[in-house]
Amino acid sequence: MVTIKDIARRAGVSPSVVSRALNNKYGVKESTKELIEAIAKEMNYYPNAAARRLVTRKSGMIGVMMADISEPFYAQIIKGMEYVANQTGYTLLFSNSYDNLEKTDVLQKMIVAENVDGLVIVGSNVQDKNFTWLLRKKKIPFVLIERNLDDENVNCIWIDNKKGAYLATKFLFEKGHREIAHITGNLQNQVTMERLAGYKTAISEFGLSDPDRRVFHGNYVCQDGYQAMQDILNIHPDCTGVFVANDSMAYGALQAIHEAGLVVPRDFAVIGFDDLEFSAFTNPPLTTVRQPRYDMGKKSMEILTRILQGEENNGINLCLPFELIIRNSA
Amino acid sequence: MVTIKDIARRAGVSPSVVSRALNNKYGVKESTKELIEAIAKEMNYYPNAAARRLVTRKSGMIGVMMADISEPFYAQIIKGMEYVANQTGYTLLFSNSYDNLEKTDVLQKMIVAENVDGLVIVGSNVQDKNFTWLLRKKKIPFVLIERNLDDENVNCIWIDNKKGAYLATKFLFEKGHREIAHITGNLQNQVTMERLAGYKTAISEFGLSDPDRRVFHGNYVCQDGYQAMQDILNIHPDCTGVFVANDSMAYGALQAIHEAGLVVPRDFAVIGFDDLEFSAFTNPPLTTVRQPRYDMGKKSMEILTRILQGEENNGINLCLPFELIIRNSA
DNA sequence: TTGTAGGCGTTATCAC
DNA sequence: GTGATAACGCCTACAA
Repeated sequence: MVTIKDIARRAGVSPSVVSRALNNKYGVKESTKELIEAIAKEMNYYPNAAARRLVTRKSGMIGVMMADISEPFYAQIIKGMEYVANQTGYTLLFSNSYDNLEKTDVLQKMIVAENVDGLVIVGSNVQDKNFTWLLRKKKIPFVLIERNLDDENVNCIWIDNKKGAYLATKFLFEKGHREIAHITGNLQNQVTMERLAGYKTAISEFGLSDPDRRVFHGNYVCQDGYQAMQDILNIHPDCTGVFVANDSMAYGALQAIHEAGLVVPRDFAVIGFDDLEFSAFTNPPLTTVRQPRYDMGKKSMEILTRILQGEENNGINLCLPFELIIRNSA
Repeated sequence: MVTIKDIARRAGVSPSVVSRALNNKYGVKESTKELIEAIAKEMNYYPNAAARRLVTRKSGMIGVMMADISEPFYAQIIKGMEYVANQTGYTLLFSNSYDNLEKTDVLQKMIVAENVDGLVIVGSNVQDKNFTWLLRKKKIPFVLIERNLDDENVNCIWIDNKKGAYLATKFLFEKGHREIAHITGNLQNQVTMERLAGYKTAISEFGLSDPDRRVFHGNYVCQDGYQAMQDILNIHPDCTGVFVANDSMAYGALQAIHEAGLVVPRDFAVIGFDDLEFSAFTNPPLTTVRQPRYDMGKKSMEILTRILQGEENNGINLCLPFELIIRNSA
């Protein structure tokens, strides 16, 4: 292992000079600095992260918590975060909460053991007080994605899910549908409840029948959408449209409709939420509400970076715009 | 920050006893051990990872390199790796190579700066000598997924892509198709070439026309499959079936076929490769060659863990079984 | 069974 | 500008 001592020896200086030179600190003669840099490069030197962390008490790592990194929903968010992290030199440390943030101690490990400099938490369903106290106490900046907390001191990035759901439902109404069902996601999630509320508001506003009658539940995966759609078809044969709380479940719904021998959108209209990459390639291509996922990830890291660079952490509440993507499923 | 010194003080012992107790080493009285553990828990102690790494020269981290973590293809592989890592206590450190492993120094950083204990490299297209020398020199165990190197000392996990491609093409032939096209992936990848070889072997064997005539190229994303399929439809109106090198591109191909007013599989048959989660939900559901992705990830970590626990690193060459999943697109 | 001392590689604080 | 020296928190001989 090449250390600053080795470089110091070769350069004929002391280790501290090497450290200063390599960290671009003042007080190193330009010529010696150049020499040191040349030697470091030649010897293929990389500073030992553990040693540096130990003494600086900074890890250069940002923790990222989400339910399950393998959900396609997170892909673009991660890309957005990485884009910024690559520029600023931070390393991303991922951890799955499996919607179980409170019971696991992954958060503790990230904070206390790994000493992350900041944290991004995507779409958790935990109560804020249960996890923010430690972060606050240790003054670790964090930003929540897909949450909108009342607390003004917490950095939140979100979209207006209620409005998005409302507009999706309205879109079906305007297409002439009068019996519109809804497939929800996990009821523990804030976004689920907001989308449900948006759906109900629309149903009520348009004077359609009891808003609770046609609500079915899933947990955001294809199979659940398939199942729920079969139920809808069985229980409410008069239904002609469905607003599904995310695209994955919408895929399942599409399949159930096809299998029932119906044609989308002629016999049944489907509208999703998220606009995953694949949604442009379903048959028919899915009409859906697009979340700016890449931007969500990008902004989260930008906020964090700025705070880490000394800017005050005043709690930014960022509501990003969504977009109704009209394709052919509704 | 709670350190072993704090615990030592509270327990009335020296820090070294605390260290030994918490690491389950021999030579600590049962009663003091229990006391120490109780205090550690009460004080919410977590060992400082940086300090531990510095002295043990082990990071407890496994590096994972892949082209792009946001590709749905990797999701199950990651899940498989995490399953094992969670049990063994290793932390996974992800890094995207963007198919550019040689130019970037992410590998160096992982190895030299972060000091990863082991490495999993998924589907890289680099030449082995360019990156294995450092790993060998530093005696860092690594396993390659989606590669099958001649080198007997390298741990490889792969499937018989050539055979899979051959059987996929054969399946189309047996369904009566005689003009069968192929959409390849990135030609830099080993798997791409193997699948192409399998396709060509089949075409030749069945005495069909010049195997090169109906080969079109993409780069493993939906849009490329869409584009290539449009070309096929234009250039080879006599074609009635296509073997696509991965499912993502197959989704795009399906769409192009639909848009051309053709019905799958009646007018045109499509067979993919991978069996992504979504593939059961396309319209019609996609016939494809399933890779045991979860297993690939799981096995890779198991191999690594065993080596890290002292087992000899003799180069395991693991060829996992694939499976033809027959749905309705062919 | 427990304690002492030294060191892992780096940065920071002083002197020089 | 440069160079000793002392941390950072932990582990591990070796001594007691």
